[in-house]
Amino acid sequence: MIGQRNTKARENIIKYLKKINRPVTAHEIYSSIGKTGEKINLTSIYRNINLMKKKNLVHSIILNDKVERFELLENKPHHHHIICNQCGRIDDIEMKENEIETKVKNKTCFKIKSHILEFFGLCPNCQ
Amino acid sequence: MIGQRNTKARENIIKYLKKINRPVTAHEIYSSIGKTGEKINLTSIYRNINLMKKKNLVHSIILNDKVERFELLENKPHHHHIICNQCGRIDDIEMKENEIETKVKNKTCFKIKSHILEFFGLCPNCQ
DNA sequence: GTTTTTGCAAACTTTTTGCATGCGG
DNA sequence: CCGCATGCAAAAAGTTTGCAAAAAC
Repeated sequence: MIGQRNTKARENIIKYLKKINRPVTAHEIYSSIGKTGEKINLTSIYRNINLMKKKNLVHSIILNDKVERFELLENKPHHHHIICNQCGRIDDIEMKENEIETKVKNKTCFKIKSHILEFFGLCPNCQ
Repeated sequence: MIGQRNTKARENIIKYLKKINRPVTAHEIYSSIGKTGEKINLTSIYRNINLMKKKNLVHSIILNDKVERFELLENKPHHHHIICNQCGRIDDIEMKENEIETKVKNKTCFKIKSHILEFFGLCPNCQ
C-alpha cells in the first residue's frame, strides 16, 4: 500500500501505471486519469508518486527535457531504456551491467553506487 | 567564434569554461564570472551557451537535479562522467562504447543515435 | 548607421509547500 | 473523532522571451 489510507487518487495512479507500464510524466498521469472521467489533482499525483519513490515502489528517469518520468517497479528488474528521438517511444532494455561497473571501478578511484544508461535512436516505426 | 560579434560576455564565458574544464551550471558560470569583478547577465549566459550548443562548441548533461550543466567540447573526445554523490565532484571517464552500442543495436530494432552513460558514487576524498 | 547583443522584467514549466477542508478507518 | 490526504493557491527554481537600449563593426 502507498500510505496509510486507501483513496481513489492512489488507486487510479497505480492502476494507470500498471496499465501503461513505461516511464510517464506527472502530466501524463494527470491527463490520462482525467480522460477516464475520474477527477484527480496534480499535487496529489506528485505527493503520491514521491511517497512511492521513497518506498521503492516507483523509480524515475530524467532525460534531456528535464522532466521526471515515473515507472512502477513492480516485477521489474533493474533495467534501462531505449528512447525514440522522433515519437518518444520508450522501451526497456537489459544489459550486463556488473561488467560495466567493474570496469569503471577499476579505472577510477570512485566507489560506484549507481549509474544511468539510456539509449536514443529511431524505433522501428520511425526509421 | 560564437556569434557575429566579439563581446566581453562571450570572451568571459569561454575563458571560464576553458579554465574550469568540467560541466557547470549557468549559475556557476554567472557567479564565477561575477567574482572576478566582470559584470555579466544570466540571460546572456543562457543565450550564448545555447548558441554554442547549436554550433557544437558546447554540450550539456542533465542529472537527477534536473539542472543543465555545460561543458566546452574543445579538444574533448566523446566521453562520460563519474559523479560523487557527496561532494558533487565530476570527473571524466572514457569507455569503449562502440561495443555497448553494437550490443544494443543487435538486441533491439532501434537505429541507435546516441546514449547517456553516467556513473555515481563516492570519490576518493569522500569515501 | 545598421545589425547584433545585451539587460531587465516578465512569462513559463515543472515541482513543492502551506493551509484549510475533507475523508478513511 | 482523529489524523492522514486532498485541493487550491502561491512559491520556487531554472530557463526562455519580448522589447528597448547599448555596443560592435
